[in-house]
Amino acid sequence: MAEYSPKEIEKKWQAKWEEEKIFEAADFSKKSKFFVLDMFPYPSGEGLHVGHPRGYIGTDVIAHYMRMKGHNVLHPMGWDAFGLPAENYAIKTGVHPAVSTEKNIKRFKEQMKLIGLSYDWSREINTTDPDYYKWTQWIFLLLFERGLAYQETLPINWCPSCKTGLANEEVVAGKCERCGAEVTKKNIKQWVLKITDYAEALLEGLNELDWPEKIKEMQRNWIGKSEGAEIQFPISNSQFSIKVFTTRPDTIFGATFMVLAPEHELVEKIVTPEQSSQVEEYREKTKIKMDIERQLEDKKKTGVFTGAYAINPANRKEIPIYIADYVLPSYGYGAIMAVPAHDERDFAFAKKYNLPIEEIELDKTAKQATKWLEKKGCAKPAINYKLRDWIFSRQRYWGEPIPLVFCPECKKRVENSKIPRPQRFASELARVAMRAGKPKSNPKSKFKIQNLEFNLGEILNPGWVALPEEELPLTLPALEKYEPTGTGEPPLAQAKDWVETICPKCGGKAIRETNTMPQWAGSCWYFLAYIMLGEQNQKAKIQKLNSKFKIQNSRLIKYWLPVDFYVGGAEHAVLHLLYSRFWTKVLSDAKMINFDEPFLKLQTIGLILAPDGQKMSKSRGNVINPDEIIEKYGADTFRIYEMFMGPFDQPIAWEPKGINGARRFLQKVWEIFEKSQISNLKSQINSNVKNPNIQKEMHRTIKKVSEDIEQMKFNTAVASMMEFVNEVQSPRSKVQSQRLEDFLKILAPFAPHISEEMWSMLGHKESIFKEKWPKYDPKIIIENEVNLVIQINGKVRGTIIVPTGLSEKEAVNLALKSEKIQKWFTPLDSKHLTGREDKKIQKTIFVKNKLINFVVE
RNA sequence: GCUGGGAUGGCGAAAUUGGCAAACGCACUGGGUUUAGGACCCAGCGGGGCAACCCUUGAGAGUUCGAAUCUCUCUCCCAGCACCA
Repeated sequence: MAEYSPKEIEKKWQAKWEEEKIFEAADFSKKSKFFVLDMFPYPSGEGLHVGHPRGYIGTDVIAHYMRMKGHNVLHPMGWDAFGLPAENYAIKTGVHPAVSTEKNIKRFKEQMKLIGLSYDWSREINTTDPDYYKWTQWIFLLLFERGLAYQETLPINWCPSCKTGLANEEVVAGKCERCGAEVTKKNIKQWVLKITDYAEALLEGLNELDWPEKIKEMQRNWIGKSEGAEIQFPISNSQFSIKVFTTRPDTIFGATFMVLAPEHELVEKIVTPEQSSQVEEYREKTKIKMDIERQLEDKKKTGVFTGAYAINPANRKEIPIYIADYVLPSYGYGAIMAVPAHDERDFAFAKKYNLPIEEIELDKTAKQATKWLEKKGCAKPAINYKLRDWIFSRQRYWGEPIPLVFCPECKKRVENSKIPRPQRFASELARVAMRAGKPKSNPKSKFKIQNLEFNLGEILNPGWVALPEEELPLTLPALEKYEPTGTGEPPLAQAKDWVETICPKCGGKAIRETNTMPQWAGSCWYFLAYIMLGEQNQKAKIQKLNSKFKIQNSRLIKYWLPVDFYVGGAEHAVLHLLYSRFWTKVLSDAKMINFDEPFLKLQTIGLILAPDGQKMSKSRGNVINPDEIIEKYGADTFRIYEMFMGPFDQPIAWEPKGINGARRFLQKVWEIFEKSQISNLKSQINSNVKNPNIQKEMHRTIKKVSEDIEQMKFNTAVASMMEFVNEVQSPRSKVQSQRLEDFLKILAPFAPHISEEMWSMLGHKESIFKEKWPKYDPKIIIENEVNLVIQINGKVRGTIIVPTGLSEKEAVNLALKSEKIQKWFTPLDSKHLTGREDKKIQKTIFVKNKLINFVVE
């Protein structure tokens, strides 16, 4: 008997699959398509640990299953390779990020291949490849020309350690998502994408998606829609009035004072001379305070009176106007009507500053109150979103260059022209104001000034000129030093030759934008890139990407997209998943694609923790490397164990000894198979080895495994295969190899190598993955006998084996005859006497094929 | 504080969705095999009890012939958000 030695057979089959390209997807096919996608990784220098492949193995099982079910499956992999670690490494060592990235990718790919994942490597993508980021830049320009990108000086989240700005989504509990440093504020000119225009579309789109409720809810919270009213409060003895947003206009009679954010633009206009020094001091203090501090101060309320009063439009009462940092400039209008009787924070503030608390409310719902106020001419219904626009600039080197130049001459042209700039870009406060959340579906795209054509982005951002498509990709220049300056000036500013250029529009002197795009840019559209890479050789691939992408609603896009099944970590709930939905909607509005949601079904993965229950990390020294596990146990064992450990979407600690069970299982499979080879020979002499039990068990297992795979319940799928093997292995079973063929097919997605090996040992020439997924016969599964449970007053008192489909009458007869049951009605000995004599059956409950319950008194 | 998800043997977990709680696996115990260790095989493995039986799904109540599953109250844990007007 041959030993089971995974190392040899795994190497052999991996080579064969690659050589025969059996996992490459065909563009177009009569088969129905199925696009199953993993969130592509950032190829870090640390390589994969045993946690990463959990998702990849899960999608691999799905991919194999769907192929065998007769679908044309697209299952690609690529690299999200822009990002800080490569750049930080470059700063330390001088090695160009492209060089270290390439090395890391090679390592990742090797590790993935060791696991035997069935990716279509002919479609591999890499976001840092200029032929890839050409299109990231191209899409950025599409957003720009549609008026969805604008530049503004903003107090942005600034990570002093990474020396770069961060998006709101990248700030976690006041700390940098990447390095954990405290985030501060810095005023920097930034490119910002108007994701807020899509707030409503992003919110509504969630309803149709088959995503975990948790992720949808996180996105809903992030978008943060609230409905209410905007109300004008005139300021006494002044031309100004304060606009507030409230969800409770019905509480307006209880509004006894007003609070403005210290940053509010009206503050300097209304403050009285007596109060101005105090107010100024408070505003200065607030400026230095960061958001985090505001939060950490245990929500203690501070504020200063402005000296001014507003008039409550509901009752014409004069109420004082305060500034306080508990009112945020970035939400609503940065101003509130304070209703201390109703709102905790207002209450705390009122207590502290001795302001009146009045419990008077309108006897109306919020909606009715809005109407009532609307009639008085001081309010209108309003919707507000928490969602902020997406700060898109990074002051770093290793990212996509932003394909814009700044031309002073063109700036004059735009500013001197009479084309009006839309008001909404006038100020920050206006920027965050309420809006319907709906973009113009077809923004006017061309404006002529002095015979030069300007697009909407160029009008909105005077002086900024888009690179023409022919000049893409705008590649990153070589640098000697990657260190950020720390002043906010990006490293690219040092590349003088690169920065100084000519304006593609007017030919005048111009300078390039030196900020780069954030890490999320490349992943916003990568699912499209896999489709564009449909051809078989590398050069043709890139050409195809270059030539076909613009084709509106190309056949390829229509065939493959959207993604049918997407698997990845929940940590991307409001970053990648929101951003790529946004870009997809823009591409859809621009008629580049014919769908507006990229991922129809989403499944999240539970983290695999180190045996100590901690997150695996190099610094903790608790990393378990898949290479070592595979070296010791084989890839199939590794795959089985990863799927068997526990529910797919729940976190779980790696249990070093647990993997033994998976190995034993495959060992048994191996041995049973070899035995069956022998018994198969015997069967030619004695054909009387058919075993109906095994057949039934087989069909039942096929059913269970099929259903479980479809529900991502891999742990119970493996468990049921283990049960089958235990059954087959037990001495009372004799097995024909015929029956085992189906078993190999259902095992194959989980343990592809051993399955292929045994399949070929059975004499098959073709790969097992060319086989059809076995069907189970429901008739075979039906039992002709069932174990009928007999209960008395709901307690199990015995079971009887009865023919399937037994009627109630017969069942009752049989049950009452059973000795075990009878003793509960008739006293047998003194010990049983107590309370048991003269039992009368009050009621009988009968569930066909399941149980019979006698209710006795 | 708000939102979402949880709590079942020593551990990871199952439970056809209201019908035999603990499948499958890990660990453990006893035995076999072995020079020894490992590997492997057999048996056992929620608690109590010699047994008949009794008890057991975070706590308590309820609905029901019957509850891990449904309802209510509470406790604790995990995740996300958080001065969002």
